[in-house]
Amino acid sequence: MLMKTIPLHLPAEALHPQATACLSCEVRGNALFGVLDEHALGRVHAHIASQEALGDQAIYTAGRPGSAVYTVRRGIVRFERFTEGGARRIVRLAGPGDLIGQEALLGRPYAEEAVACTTVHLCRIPAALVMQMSHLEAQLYGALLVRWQKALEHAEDWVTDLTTGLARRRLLKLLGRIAGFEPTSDLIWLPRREEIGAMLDMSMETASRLVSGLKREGVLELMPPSHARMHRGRWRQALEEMDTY
Amino acid sequence: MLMKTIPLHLPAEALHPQATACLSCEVRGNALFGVLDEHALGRVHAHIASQEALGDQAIYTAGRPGSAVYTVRRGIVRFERFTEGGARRIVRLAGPGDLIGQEALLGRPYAEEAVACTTVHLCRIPAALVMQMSHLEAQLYGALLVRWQKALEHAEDWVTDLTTGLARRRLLKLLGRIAGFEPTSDLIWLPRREEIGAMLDMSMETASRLVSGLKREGVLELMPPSHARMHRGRWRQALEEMDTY
DNA sequence: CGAGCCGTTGAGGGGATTCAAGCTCAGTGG
DNA sequence: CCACTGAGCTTGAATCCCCTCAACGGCTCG
Repeated sequence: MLMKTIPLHLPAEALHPQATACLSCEVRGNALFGVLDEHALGRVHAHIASQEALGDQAIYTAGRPGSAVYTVRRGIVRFERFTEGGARRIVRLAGPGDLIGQEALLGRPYAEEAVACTTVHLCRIPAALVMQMSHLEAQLYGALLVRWQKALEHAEDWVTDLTTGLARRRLLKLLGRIAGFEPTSDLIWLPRREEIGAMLDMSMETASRLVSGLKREGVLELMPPSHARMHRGRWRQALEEMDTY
Repeated sequence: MLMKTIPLHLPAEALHPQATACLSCEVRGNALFGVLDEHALGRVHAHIASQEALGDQAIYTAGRPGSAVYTVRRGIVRFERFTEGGARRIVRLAGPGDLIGQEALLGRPYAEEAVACTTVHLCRIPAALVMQMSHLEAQLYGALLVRWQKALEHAEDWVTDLTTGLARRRLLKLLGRIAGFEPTSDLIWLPRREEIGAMLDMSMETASRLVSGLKREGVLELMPPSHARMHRGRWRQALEEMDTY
């Protein structure tokens, strides 16, 4: 494969369009290719496509042979699976800086469906590119392992936090997790009631009742569609009250 | 580091003690070092310690800086976490062929506590050994990635199967999973009721009622302590009855 | 304006929890 | 030998959390 190396100190106008995007990336520090130096980065950005997905749009679907991994730059992505009874279950969320679809690097089909929750900005990275880089850059392999372990710990955190105890506690935990994706603002993405149900294994009516309750208590201020303002102080207090019992 | 290379075609008596163990390993085909050829294997086995853990004995504890990963050769291992309320939650099981404690390869402390459920046979593999081998054997890196992805999928399967729906369905799913560790026999490990509770987020009384129910229906025949004979046909039938509703 | 989706709220029922008592069984010591 | 003990398990009764079924309101869109 032949590609032109572009010195990164040239003025922005002279850069490959994607190079500009990579340099100003919101998550460059903790993205997969963040471990690469500028020289190495110069060789890859032409192959990385910036792409966008609107809410409820699938990024990839379960079972499809994967040819790329994605870095989430902005927004929230959910992973969906189905029980044998046909019930939808959301098993994990991913946010800015997370790497999704790693199965593709092993030549495996995607294990679940990845769907955008909010508008999502992604970098599509061809699996072949990563695998060929890996032979050259030992650091990249290390970064991959770190990301895989992070995904694993997220999955286990999900079990401890979001499937344990009373419905109200699980909802509060979920809100904390979503708010963590938006640390600077208190305007958060609020899933549809049916989605909350799929994440926390409760009916959408229960989700609705609990959300309404939090609204009455001043923890949430609903801002339809799919958004809310969260009072972090009251949120923390509500959670502590649950955990003491 | 200096070590003697031992030709693997020598009679067993002349081999390094651990070499004999490695060659006759029950899970060599799908263990981490299974990707290595005999020559490479000859260089490592002296550093791998075979070890054994009895039921309820910790293999490693959460937060401890990890210096080794382990391959499970025999038995079942559980991973334990605690919710902020202090409730114990078992978040995953590992069985023969599984690699546990991968965090150690990243220089991270263990993320949770690993405890033997049954008597467990392990290979303790120093993290430093894997990391130094990795530079030499590209295949080993690939095998590592596969294992990490497998652990991730296990964790997500756990959410879809074991935290969804009625308590009876979750218990049946758990039994299927445990029976999967012992494909050739119908004598399975049956956790204590309190442990079942920690895996499926139910009280130990509920677990007891359900187990008793399955006993009455002839799905299980209890063989204390901590064992049972499972009638796989009736198990499958019971599960299908749940999933149709 | 009617259709359809999402969300809310109520009523009734059922599954799971909690509290509690009694059981089995291995181990201990009189 | 047998009472005593304690851990694990079982079972019952009352309570409660959550589900299901249902009706209704707000909103967008054809």
